[in-house]
Amino acid sequence: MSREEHTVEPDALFQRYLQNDDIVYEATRIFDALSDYTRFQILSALCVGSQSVSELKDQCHVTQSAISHQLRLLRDRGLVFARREGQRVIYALSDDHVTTLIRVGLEHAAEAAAVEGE
Amino acid sequence: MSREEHTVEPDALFQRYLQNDDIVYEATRIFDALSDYTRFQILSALCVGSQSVSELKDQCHVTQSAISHQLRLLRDRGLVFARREGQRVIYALSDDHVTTLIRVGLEHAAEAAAVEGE
DNA sequence: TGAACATATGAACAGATGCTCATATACTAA
DNA sequence: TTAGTATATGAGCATCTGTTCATATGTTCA
Repeated sequence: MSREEHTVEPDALFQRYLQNDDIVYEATRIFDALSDYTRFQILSALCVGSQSVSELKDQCHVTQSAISHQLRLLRDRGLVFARREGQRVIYALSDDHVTTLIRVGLEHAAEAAAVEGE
Repeated sequence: MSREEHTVEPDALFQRYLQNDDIVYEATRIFDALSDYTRFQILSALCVGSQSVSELKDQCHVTQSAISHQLRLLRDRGLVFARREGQRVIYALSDDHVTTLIRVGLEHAAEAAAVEGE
């Protein structure tokens, strides 16, 4: 058991975040990023590893333009970043909270689906 | 924002969920529920405990009508449920994944805000 | 250079969304 | 019953969003 004296109670931190409008707004932004089917697929694919635009396009079954537009949005929100490799542009996650969120979201969804099917 | 890649070990369950369109769609629905400022505030408030509509209205600083419309949406998606208590209707979370998601979302937002302010 | 490939972007449009306003419903107390 | 309080809901509207289409930019190789 930790004996650190300068840590904050997790719940106290939680409460403090909720009172900060900017933080709450920022939180809604990451959920918004995950709320679209195409973007969710992009981010999920990137959980496994970096991918080029065309690889993402193939996995998400949408046009190259649609993928690029969504990647721009995700880049603007700081959730992914890109590096060029020859003709290709490789995207990667820049925030590992995304992975946790996707995991919890899928667990929720799987349970919801299981209850539905009973 | 960090430029390191955040990848995850291939996880069988995780991968299997991602291949199920219904599960992926359902996951985007819960993120969508959390993507709106008013709904996020409602769900955050309910993390602490059940609340009546008027209590929620006071905390979220929106009209009674707006709260009711959003509660309906959250009810329809199975994220909250209601019980009547006299004149009041008390709402509560029906899924504790929501609490985890809000917590991780806030942590992400707090870090993003911290980096921003550097 | 020029052709081929890969990615980005602006404009425009259809559909979705969240709010307000007015009103309906539900419950309580007199 | 009637008035008062609490909540729900339908319609309408302004705004936002995700896509498509056309085109621009960037890179490689002959």
